[in-house]
Amino acid sequence: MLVPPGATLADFPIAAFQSALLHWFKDNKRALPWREEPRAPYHVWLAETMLQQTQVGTVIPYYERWLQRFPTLESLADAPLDDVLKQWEGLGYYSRARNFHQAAQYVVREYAGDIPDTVDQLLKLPGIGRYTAGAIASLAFKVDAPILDGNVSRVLSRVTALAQDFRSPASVVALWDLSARLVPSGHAGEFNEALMDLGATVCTPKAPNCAVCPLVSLCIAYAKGAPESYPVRARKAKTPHRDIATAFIRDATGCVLMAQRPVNGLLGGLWEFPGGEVALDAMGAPGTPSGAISQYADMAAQLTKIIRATTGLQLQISSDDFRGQVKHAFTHFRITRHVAIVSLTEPMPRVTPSDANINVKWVKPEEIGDLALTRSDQKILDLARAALDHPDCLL
DNA sequence: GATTCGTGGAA
DNA sequence: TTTCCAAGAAT
Repeated sequence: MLVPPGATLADFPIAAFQSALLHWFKDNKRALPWREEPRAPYHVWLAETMLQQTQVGTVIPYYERWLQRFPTLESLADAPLDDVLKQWEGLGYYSRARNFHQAAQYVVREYAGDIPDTVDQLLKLPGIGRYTAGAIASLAFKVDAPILDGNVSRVLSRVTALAQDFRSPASVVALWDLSARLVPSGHAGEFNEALMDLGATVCTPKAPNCAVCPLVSLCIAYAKGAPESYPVRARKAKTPHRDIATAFIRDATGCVLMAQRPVNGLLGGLWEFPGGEVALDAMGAPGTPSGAISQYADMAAQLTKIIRATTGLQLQISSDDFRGQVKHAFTHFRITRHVAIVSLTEPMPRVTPSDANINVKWVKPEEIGDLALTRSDQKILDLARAALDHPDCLL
């Protein structure tokens, strides 16, 4: 068992663990695009960045497309941020793209394009934390560095039957310590990948396949008869909900008004249809019988103000303009976007954003696809297209 | 140290 | 429908 606070891991069977896992890995290694030999440090860095909090199956097409567009670190450093975000569109956690872009420019400038090969130097780069530094150092440069990710945390929590919440500070310290002790000298990269592959394919979150696990004989969670009850995790509060009013505004020529989000916050640097959060009172959300009419009237008034403030446009949005809803879930909250569709009779009236940080512009329909859009804005685009094809259809 | 930061798949 | 969570980092 891991850490009663203050205890040591001196009696943990490290050699047996290493031997069993590496032997298993020889026959069960996943073939993945970023595992082609020899490992290019840029490819390893890219893959590790995309894989943060993101599943392998999701990453693969993005990884391939990225290397078509940015085949070298220099080509990435030279690219405008808008192009970088467009390649990242849909992957989420967009600060990863912004940080990777900045870090590439830093490496080109300060290291002449040679990606540093030590954990300490890697940790100085934006977007690279303890896990990613260890992964790049061990996988690309054969440094004896440990890693700790979701897979490794789960495997080690089970093998040791870690009794406390595995994300607590004490657990994280203990798991990093164990991961470091386990690294076999000279084989860190291979061992780290083996640990992650085991977690991804055998020691899975639900229904682990202990029958084929090479570590089953030394797994304390298995011995206790309840491997799926580890890792222990604290309960999460349920996510709050917000209502967003959004205006899909088309001018006389068919151009659509779009706004760019400030670069540093949520969905930073991406483009969206303008709007903002609205407060719905207790009369019931639109779409429910009791509050439909009054809620949409009130929301129309709020959206009118928001559009006026953010674009300077003097248009009056009415409750009849709301033509549908788009629901979307983030990690820590959910939103419903209430979509008003407005057609103007004049061509591209001048827009004057109140805040200098906000970019607003008219976009030709065929050029919307050139901008990096958020997922929910893509849903809104689909909704608007359907509504405009069938003007009488209330979605 | 607790929050903030996306999205899609699976159960 | 809801919940979990996946090769985490920054603040």
